[in-house]
Amino acid sequence: MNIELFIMDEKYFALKIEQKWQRRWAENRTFEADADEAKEKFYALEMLPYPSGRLHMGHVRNYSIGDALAWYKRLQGFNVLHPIGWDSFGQPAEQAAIKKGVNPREWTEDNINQMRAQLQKLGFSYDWRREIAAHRPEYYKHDQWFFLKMLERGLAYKKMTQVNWCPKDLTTLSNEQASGGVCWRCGTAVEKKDLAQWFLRITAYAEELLTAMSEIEAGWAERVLTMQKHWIGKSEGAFIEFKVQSSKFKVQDSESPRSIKVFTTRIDTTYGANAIVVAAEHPIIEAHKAELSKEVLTKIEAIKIEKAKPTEYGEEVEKDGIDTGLTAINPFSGEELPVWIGNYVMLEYGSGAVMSVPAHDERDFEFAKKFGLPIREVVVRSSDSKVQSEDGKSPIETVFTDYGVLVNSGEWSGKSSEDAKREMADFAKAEEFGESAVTYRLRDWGISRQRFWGAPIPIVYCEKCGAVPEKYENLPIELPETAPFTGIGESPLAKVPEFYETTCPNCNEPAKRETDTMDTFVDSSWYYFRYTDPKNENAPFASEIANYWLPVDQYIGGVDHAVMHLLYTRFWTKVMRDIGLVNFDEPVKNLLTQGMVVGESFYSESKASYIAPDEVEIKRDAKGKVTKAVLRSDESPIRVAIEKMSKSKYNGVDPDDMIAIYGADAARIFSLFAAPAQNELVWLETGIEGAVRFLQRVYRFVCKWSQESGVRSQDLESKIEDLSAITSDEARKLRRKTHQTIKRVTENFENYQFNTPVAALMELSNALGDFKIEPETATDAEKFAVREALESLVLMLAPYAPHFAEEMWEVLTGSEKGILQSGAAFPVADENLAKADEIEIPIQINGKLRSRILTAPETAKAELEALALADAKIKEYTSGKQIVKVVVVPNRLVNIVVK
RNA sequence: GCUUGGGUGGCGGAAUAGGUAGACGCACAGGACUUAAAAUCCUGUGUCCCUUGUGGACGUGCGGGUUCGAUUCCCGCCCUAAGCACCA
Repeated sequence: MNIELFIMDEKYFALKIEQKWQRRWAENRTFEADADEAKEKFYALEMLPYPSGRLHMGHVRNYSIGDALAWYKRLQGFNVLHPIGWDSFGQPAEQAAIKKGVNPREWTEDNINQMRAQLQKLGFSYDWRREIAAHRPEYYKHDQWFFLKMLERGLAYKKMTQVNWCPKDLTTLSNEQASGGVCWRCGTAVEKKDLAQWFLRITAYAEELLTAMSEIEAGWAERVLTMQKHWIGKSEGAFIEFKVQSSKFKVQDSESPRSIKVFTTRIDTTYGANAIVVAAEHPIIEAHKAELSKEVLTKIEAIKIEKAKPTEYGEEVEKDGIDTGLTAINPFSGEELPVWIGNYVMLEYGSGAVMSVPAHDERDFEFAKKFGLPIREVVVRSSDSKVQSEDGKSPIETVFTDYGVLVNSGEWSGKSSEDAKREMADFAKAEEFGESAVTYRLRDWGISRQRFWGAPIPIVYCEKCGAVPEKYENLPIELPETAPFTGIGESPLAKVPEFYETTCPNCNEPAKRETDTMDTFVDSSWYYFRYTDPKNENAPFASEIANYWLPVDQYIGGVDHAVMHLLYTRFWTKVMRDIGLVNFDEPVKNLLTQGMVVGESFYSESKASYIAPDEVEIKRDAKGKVTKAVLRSDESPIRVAIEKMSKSKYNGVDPDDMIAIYGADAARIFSLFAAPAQNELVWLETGIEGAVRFLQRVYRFVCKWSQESGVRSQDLESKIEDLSAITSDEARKLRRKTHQTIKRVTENFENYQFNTPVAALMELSNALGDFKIEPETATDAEKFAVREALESLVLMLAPYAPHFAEEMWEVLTGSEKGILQSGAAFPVADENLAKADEIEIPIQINGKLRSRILTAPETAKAELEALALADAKIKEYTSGKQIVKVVVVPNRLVNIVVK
């Protein structure tokens, strides 16, 4: 191809270039990748979007990071899998159906079409053949398959329980989705509701979810693992059984009395127990209901009602409870203790019962104070082993929760807490009234949703056979076209007889289907496995293909999924491993949690509302420092804040607008350059303008040098007899900068730093600007240096501004096929060329910078010292002083210590 | 309260196996070009001081410490963000 035929525009027109390359990429199938054992793979994955209708800047940022990495790895020669899909089941579709009467399926498909077009306009390098959508039967068929597999393995079960209920979204929530006591989607405080629902036994993997963290801790953000650790909440302690007696029977009675099992992490404080406190829902209450007074029963009901109510975040609930009249025997001391109901004891954790040791536990202390229960100290700090209360009964004022030395504890007195814990647990085990135990905070994952827009749970209820799993060959159990959407929180499918009326897979008698659907987090637990084999009809995916591509090499997404999606998908992977589908434990090797995209908002106190940016005037002083902001119309003050983007605050930015005004490439560069990926990103219009300026500068350099000398650098190189004979200082300087830049950019990419390479590339472009030779007068050596700089710059820009890079590459090389298919690779730094031939060595006196000298790199220590001491300025400082010591760090500095 | 991050110019941020603090960008100021504006290009920009210099002092949240040398390591605080929160 002849360069002269290619007419380059005078100016950089982003849209034109972007459309051209998006078309060529599609035609050339540039980003399609297939499993190939001969090639080293790289799986770059970004969290799939919910098809809400519009992309937001958070998506742009997320996918720009992933795309940069995918491009970089392709240029490094990796076989790169970079797919995208749609998390298309979920509430907004159903909400649209309720409010606007639209069909959720149509609404979803329309949104997908719109958003796919937006992604394509941004030019992300996805393998579109692999696109998946959770709401399509060919996908959710396998959700159902997994459910049946889990049922077979005892990992799925149904039970009646108190579930988290969001009164606004009218749906149940898993514990993870109700974390912090609020709905993950809308932030409403959650209530409790009695409901029968299906659970997945994630607790079976609690221990492994903790231990396997060692496999990924190098590549995951520490805080995510910390949050998961905290969520799983492993706690080591012991169970102790307290035999229960009442006025009607005693422990000695022949008929064996019931007992209460208590979980404690401090078995060493057992002698300090003043009561057993159980949750209001504890089975012992039901068992002894007949013996309880009316007052007690009333209190229990009151506590249950209080518990079901939503609590404000951070709200302290006052301790409440009542003495049941039952008593229990402390198996260590033989002491008879009252059994209380306490509102602070949770049925779901441990065994739903605690022994109250007020002297050594804050909550028990508070409870004892309120109800005047005795407080007895049984552990003291080893230094002052004196017992504060002689009779062991007078109330003490402070709670001592640390380990110490036991007192008032029978034969265990005098032992350390550590020894006592171990020995008392052993004793309990030997005497068969207790044993060491581990409990977890993690609960099973409730997946039943009383919703239409989700995967139906493949269960049939038969009067004769009970809950019967659907047969595999009947999958998928398809959703009907539509259902009556009332929005009152009942399963819409329960009103569609064509759906629920069926026959029992077991006995063929008429039966009813389960009408709840699955939590959408089921879909997202394994979607990126499906990408590897997206058309497979018989299985979720073929193992050998998944085992080639997975685990994911780099996963990128928001930190908000730290204990939801990211915990579920780790669980799912372990189940898939146990089923024999995959051969690894952890699905994601490296996780990058990107920060939020935020915008500047303007709030007017006088108008008590947010103001659009164009109505605001920013006042600055001579140094550019913002002094204040005022409303243009009446000069009234405006409060400026950086907040999450939202329409009501007028601080949102629409990706389409950005593309239309500045181009996709500029938007992508800015989103990567403005802040490290983990940080919050403040979207500033002036910042993206800077990105455009940068691209325009590079465009002009390419334009200037390509028209005068349209020859490939390789051809030029062959003309230069001996590269070392390049005598031009300018050429040598530029080549040095080029190779230094390549080195820096490569190192930064390998460390997953995306902002600093842009700075390096800008420096290289500035070096080109400083290059004083014009194309007309340049020697071959100088032309070569420029060509090398431009080609390197363009290739290194490809991860950030792929359309732009492709266009420049075509101008420079004449290749119409595009960078990847022309076989271009990421440039490799030549260490020798990157080396400076003269470096500046700072000279310090007593650690303070006083002078600098220029010297050849690798100058010997002794010579550096001599040069430093000979320096005129240094002489001034050292004259009349005693030189105590001279520290010389070759290539770095010289420090002279004087007295 | 507990856990984990983070505090560097007017702003976003560079730089840590301890070695010239402030790269790059934004903003701002001055200049060139222009009838003018935009665009572009050039120059300057941490704070303070003076005798205006290849000048000095100070400076990476605060107070100590280690070191020839600390943004980086250690100890103790302060502030801030996120997560969890009666978990026995």
